Amino acid sequence: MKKIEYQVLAQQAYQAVRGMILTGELKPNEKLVQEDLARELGISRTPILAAFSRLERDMLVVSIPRRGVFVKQFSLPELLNIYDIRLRLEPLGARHAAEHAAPAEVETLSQLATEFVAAVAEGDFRRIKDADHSFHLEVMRLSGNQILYEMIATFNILLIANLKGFQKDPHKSGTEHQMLVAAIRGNDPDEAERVMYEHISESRNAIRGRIAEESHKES
Amino acid sequence: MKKIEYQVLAQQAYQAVRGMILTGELKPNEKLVQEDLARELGISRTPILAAFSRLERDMLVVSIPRRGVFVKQFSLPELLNIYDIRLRLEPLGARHAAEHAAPAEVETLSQLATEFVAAVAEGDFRRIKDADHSFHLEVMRLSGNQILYEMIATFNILLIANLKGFQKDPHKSGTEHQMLVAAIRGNDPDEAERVMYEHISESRNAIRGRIAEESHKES
DNA sequence: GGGATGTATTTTGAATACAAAGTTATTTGT
DNA sequence: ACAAATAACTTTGTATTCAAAATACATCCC
Repeated sequence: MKKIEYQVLAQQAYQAVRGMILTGELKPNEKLVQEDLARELGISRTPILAAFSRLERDMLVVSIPRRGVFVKQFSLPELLNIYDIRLRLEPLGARHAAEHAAPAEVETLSQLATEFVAAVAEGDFRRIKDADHSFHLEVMRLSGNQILYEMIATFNILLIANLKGFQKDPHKSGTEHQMLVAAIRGNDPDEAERVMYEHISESRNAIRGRIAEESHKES
Repeated sequence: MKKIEYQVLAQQAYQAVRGMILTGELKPNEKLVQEDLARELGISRTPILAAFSRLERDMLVVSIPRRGVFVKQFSLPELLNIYDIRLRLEPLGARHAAEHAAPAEVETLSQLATEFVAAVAEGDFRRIKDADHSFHLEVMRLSGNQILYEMIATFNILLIANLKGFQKDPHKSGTEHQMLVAAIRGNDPDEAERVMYEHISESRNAIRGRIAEESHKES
């Protein structure tokens, strides 16, 4: 018997709107008008409303009662806050991944690391971001902590939506990804945690640098 | 001029249902029937639907399309996953609170620590849980990281809804809360982080103990 | 001309209506 | 008597309708 993968309209609406935000079709602070979106997607306003709730959960939009829903714009300090959290959580995930990843799972991860390096070699920004996203997410999946996985997934989406360009040298990232794969393959939790910490720490410092620049400009 | 605190029905429904889950009026795995809730609250199904979305975001319910929405039941391993995350995040919040909490804010926190001790002295379970919740949340608020605050708020709610009784000696918790206040007051980030880590670590170990018991019983 | 006031339009939030899927109960055949 | 099939009913998901609030616009007054 064939299982029909059936999508609720609200789900489709959620993905459609999220896509529009990620591609920049919907700009930060832009108001999301229910009827416009409903007409564009060819559905009624009801599923749009449900989609808004999920987007708010993902922190991609902000809802102000009786005023509307707006694409959320993160400030650099807010992004730094997110990095502070990632810097604590992703090393945890890397540790647990190293503790109990099966060989087959490590191979999948290794392929994602290879894809990242390939994307860097090609220089395709979009592809690099996607590969990075997939790699980090796969590590969290291997950690076995589902809640952790979902939290990092959300943060990654936010960073993609809010950060143009890269935070650090992608070649260096590629090397670090492969070091992490090695640590997980070798069941070395301490090393996995350390590599992930350093890896994210540098991106975080890049954001700090940007904040320093900004405050310098203002003075 | 007085600001009118106006509540959207969806918001009210959300709080009402959340309360029912926290008090145990709605039991784990129980199905939430839209119309029953709507009738009980004297509103239509539409705001109930929006409330469901928010409850799902808070992980208090699980939605299965075309089947219904059910009160989520966490297993002990899942609760341990949550503790693993708290163990990484709350020390971070304590550190940042110690870095830049204003004296007036520290006083508010100190009062919450006192209230916790008073609740322990009285022995009122509900009051102890509330005081603990308020204290931990206030530390996160003082950290200045809004996202961190919201994440911990959600986790606390989950733990309240899923853990009956305490994880550790509340008298010990009271002492640790006051040690933390001292560290924050003295602007000692390292000490604040260490105290919070130890504090949560013990609760986490209590959960691990419970998991060990369970697996022992089965054998 | 600039600001305040009132009116029209738009947009949201909630209630109701309806069709499709799921659940339960009943019937039918062996 | 039991299992399969079917009918009756719930319940969900979506659309539509309606009322209240917010925004935009025009008019009036100074």
